[in-house]
Amino acid sequence: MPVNQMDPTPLYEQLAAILRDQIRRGDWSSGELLPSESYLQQEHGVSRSTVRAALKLLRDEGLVITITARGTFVK
Amino acid sequence: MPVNQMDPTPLYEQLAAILRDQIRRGDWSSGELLPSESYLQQEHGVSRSTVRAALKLLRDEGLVITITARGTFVK
DNA sequence: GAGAATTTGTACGTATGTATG
DNA sequence: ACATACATACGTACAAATTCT
Repeated sequence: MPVNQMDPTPLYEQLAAILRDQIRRGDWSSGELLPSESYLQQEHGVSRSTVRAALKLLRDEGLVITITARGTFVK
Repeated sequence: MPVNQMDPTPLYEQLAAILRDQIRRGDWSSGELLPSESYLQQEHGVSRSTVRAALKLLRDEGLVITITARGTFVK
């Protein structure tokens, strides 16, 4: 389910929901590295700012952790 | 022909008519970016709300499309 | 170790979207 | 219709840290 520009829900929230589902579904297991911001940006057709806002939500939920210049890992 | 406060026609309709003519006249070609709402606002001496209302009319006519954070483009 | 490439961090500037008075 | 404020989103540029060659 891609992000939907027509949906009034903010894009970063939509993207966070998508990634959250993929994580819970097990697309990436614990300790595994998520795709880079650059990749997610192209994959979902949004700006990097939006990707980062989405990842921040997941971080705040404690679902992932981000390490500078390394990437974002599943908790 | 600038918008006329004395004219009982709503300002946003007057502005829409002006922009419509400019588009049909070829001031901006297909795919081109229209001036920003901020620019149009100052250019025509109206509020941003009025500019947005005018652009909405043109969108509903299928004459232009607006992309968030990018601008309004001629169809 | 050196240098290039990759990835996240930060900072702007600009534009549209929404809400309020 | 207007003015204001803030949220959301895009794009760019550069810095900092890490990884790859």
